[in-house]
Amino acid sequence: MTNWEEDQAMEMASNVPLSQRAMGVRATPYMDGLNASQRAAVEVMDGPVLMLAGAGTGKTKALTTRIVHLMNMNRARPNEILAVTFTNKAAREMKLRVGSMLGEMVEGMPWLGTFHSLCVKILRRHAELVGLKSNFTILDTDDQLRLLKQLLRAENIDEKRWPPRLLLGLIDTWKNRAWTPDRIPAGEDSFNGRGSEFYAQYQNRLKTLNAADFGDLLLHVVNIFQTNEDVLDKYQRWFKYILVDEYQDTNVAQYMWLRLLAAKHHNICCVGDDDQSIYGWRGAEVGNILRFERDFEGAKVIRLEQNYRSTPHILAAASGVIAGNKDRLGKTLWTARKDGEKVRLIGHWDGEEEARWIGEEIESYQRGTRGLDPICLESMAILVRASHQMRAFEDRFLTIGLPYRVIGGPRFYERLEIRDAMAYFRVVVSPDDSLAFERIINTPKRGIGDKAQQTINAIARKNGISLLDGARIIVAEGGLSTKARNSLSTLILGIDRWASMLNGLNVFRDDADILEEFGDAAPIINHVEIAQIILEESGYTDHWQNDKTPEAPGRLENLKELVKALEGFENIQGFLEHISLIMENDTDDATQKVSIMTLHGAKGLEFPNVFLPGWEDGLFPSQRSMDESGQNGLEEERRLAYVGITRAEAICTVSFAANRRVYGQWQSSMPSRFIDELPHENVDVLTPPGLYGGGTFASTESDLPARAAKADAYNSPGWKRMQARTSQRGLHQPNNPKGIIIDAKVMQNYSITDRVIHGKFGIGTVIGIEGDKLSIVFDAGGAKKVVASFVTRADYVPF
DNA sequence: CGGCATTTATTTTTT
DNA sequence: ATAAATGCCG
Repeated sequence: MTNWEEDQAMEMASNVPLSQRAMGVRATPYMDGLNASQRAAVEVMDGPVLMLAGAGTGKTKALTTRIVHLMNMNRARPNEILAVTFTNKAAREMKLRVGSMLGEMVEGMPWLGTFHSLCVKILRRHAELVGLKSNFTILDTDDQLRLLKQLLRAENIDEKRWPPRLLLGLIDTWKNRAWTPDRIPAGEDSFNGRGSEFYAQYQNRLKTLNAADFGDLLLHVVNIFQTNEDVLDKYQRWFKYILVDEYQDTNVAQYMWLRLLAAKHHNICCVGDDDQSIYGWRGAEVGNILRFERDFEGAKVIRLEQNYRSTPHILAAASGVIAGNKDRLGKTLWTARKDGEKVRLIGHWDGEEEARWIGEEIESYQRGTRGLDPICLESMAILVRASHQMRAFEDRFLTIGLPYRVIGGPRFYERLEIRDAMAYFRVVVSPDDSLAFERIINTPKRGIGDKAQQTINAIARKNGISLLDGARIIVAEGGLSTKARNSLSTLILGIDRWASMLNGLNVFRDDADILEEFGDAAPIINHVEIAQIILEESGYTDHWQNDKTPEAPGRLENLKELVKALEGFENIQGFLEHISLIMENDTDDATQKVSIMTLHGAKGLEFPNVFLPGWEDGLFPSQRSMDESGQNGLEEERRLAYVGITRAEAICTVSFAANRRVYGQWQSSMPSRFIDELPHENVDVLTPPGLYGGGTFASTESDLPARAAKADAYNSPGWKRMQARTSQRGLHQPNNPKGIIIDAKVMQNYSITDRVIHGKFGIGTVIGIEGDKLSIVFDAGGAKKVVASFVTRADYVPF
């Protein structure tokens, strides 16, 4: 036992009853609520452990209990445990849960955080080893892109043919794989074969700017560990136990980081679920979790398979879908729950009807019809594949006045006005931050256009100084037009003034009344007030006040919030430091709302009642995913389906639409192949609205002719083809398949009353045929004669 | 330089 | 459809 261990043991001992101390037993009340596997995952403390935790099996509980157990058994002090998550939210949650389990005994764990925040912490201490100063700036995507644009422009690259975005994506991918510019494998270089060359240039620029991007945070630390044995050794010794959440989402760089740190003690516990790996497109390697047993010798694999979240039907449906994937570690989720509703499946004519129907369903669940207890809006969620699908729901919910909340979307700190404001703060705090200066130099417009900016840039580059200093020289030498020079001068003076305020140089309120009242004793301004002053004096607040666009008031509101957020920090520097890593946006208000989010955004969440719309081939699984990544892409989409279904606790409704407007064009599609993979014994196929003249259907006049024309669904060609298709392929025959009547194949001939889609006019009904021309009455209004090749058959026949 | 017209792309998202 | 980005003209 080392000294501190003895200390710890003594400390602990005083809190433990004598009888237990005598028996050498420590109280472990926190284990009481755990099942056998969870308990095993907590108790196996030595050596590598892989906790394979299926959806809803209580992995966070096991993980947090493990941390508590390690401390309670004196295996490590709080600051000797390295616990890594992917999101700040997850980190916060874990901190909270560990904290509440321990009571106030132990103060927070300093090494519980995201990969990135932990790396920043380490990197600040050893920055010089990779040529940075410890106060390096962390660049966001916007800065990165601006940097690359500059770089490409200097090389006279045609940005049309070689978009900077593409290069950024490439560099990002390479960093995820821990490839430094000199180690890009031959044949992997792209971007006209010059990608690695620009990558190297980009890294050089970052070094001069004393900046690091997100990928660098990890890569630099890995680099430091690999080349400085003493540093690595120190951390290896320090972190007695390592815990990793969402291990299936780790990329190569993160994997290397973990391996290096765990190499001494091998006490690494990774928690994850290969079936929930949905971030392959941003560098996550499912292989990491699949290889775990080989990577970490003597690893114990513990499966958490009892699901506490969903009903048997939902679980079976999810398992049925995911079974289609190869290369799984394999788990059999089970639940002690009984009964429950089957997964509900329904098809719709188009996306709008789908949104309308879901809106009505939500309202009726909320009222508590169908003999069910009312379900609150907060308990319901709509999970979509791509964010553009959200609009249909927002539109619909807005018109019927159903409160909703969009989760995800542009985050607070990514908004234009926030980034602008932050750029001001950055310039004031670190005048050398040329990227920030570039952002604000003409925001708001102050007459310093492209030409003036180029001049400043040239001067700065020539003298090897920052943009701000370059601007100073220009002003001093009387360059530029009078107008531009004057406003540039004003800006520089402003920046200097704000900086001196921040530095506490005895600057008082710029307010005549207060000066008069207090004289020399006027109070020194705090950083929140300075921030306010910066935004006002720079004209940035006015800029939005004068803006008449509808979003201007919201932006002003956001700026207010930003300033308010500053109150929680000691100074602006500290604020900036946190903000670059933490992108939280918890504007939770008390009103009950339905949640709308992407499937990705829903990972880790659960809802009693879940809607999964848009299950159409091409949308979900996404065509692009399949085109770009083939079978792997499809499997990842399938995992996404699995994640979606397993979010549901009690009710899960899958739906699809036969027709949808995609990029302004009508498109008709087949139901998702994942629908065929749902075990039919766990699925209830619902009757589409209007089939039996259903009363709740809010029809408009323009719908009526179409509905009349489609009264006989059972004899329609679409229905017959559907029958043929499903029985041919021997797939699950829905027990009440009235809703699924779809086929993408275009019939050779049209007949009167056929429903068709025209790219420009939308959906209509054929009322006459003359040679190759069709007379069509369009739902949107108007009758037209069009050549048959310009329309597509709308194969879905709902009525 | 700034405002308006035209062009162009358009998954998923954290840090 | 739509937003963002570029291009053109006053």
